[in-house]
Amino acid sequence: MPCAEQDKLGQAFEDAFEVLRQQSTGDLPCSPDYKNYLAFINHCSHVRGNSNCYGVLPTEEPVYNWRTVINSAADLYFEGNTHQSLPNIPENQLVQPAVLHQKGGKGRKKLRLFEYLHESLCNPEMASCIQWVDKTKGIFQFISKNKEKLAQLWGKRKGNRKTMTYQKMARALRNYGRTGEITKIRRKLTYQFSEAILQRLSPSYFLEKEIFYSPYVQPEQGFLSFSNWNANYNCTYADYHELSHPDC
DNA sequence: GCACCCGGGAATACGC
DNA sequence: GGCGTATTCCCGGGTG
Repeated sequence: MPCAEQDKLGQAFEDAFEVLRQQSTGDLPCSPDYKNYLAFINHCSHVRGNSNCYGVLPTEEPVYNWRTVINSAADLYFEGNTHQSLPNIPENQLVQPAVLHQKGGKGRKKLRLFEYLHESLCNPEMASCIQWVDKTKGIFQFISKNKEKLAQLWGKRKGNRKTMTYQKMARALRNYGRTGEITKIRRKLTYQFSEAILQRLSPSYFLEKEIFYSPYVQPEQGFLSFSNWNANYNCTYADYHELSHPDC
């Protein structure tokens, strides 16, 4: 990675460090995935340090939002000519950071179903609902017993009027078949991400094929998505807990 | 026959 | 208003 780009990303991580420091001192509320970020930043220590070249984090949201921090890092990294340093990947397959995806830079990119599924696959709390069959090929499978729970969480996350069911979620998945983003495998409850989607959801894409591991992710489960791994863990954990322990 | 899963058409909702 | 995407409803088929 060229020095200037490292510096930009490094500054974003320094800012993330500052948030971590404030969370640890109680100046900011602490999120449950705190350790995830800590592990990530520790792992990426090679990009820290040089603060001569300063980028300014977007401040449309308070910085204590982790999504903002990480998205900001991605935004900074993708500013300028950084595409030139990326592998020969077609333009339409390039990762588009959420903020850069917005018209006029307002709001946040709407979460899509395949992103949610990938996020769930990277969340060990959801292992009872959905699991990798062959992670390298992007093949995953819903767990029959708890697939409805996953669907409910998805519906809740989207704020649907009615309760989401597996049947309706599967209908949405079949629509992905037309675009090739997700295809159905001739196996019960089993689907496969396309290569392009896997690349888009892979953090190694950001860090030149460097993979980071989370303490919450089992080794065989693989890495978390750089853009999604922080996506509303609070919400997912809370909703999962609520569905799993309705009496609590 | 039944439960479960799969596939798809069509209408509708929603955000950009 | 158009478009992309997701939701909702519905029906029929396959399989164990």
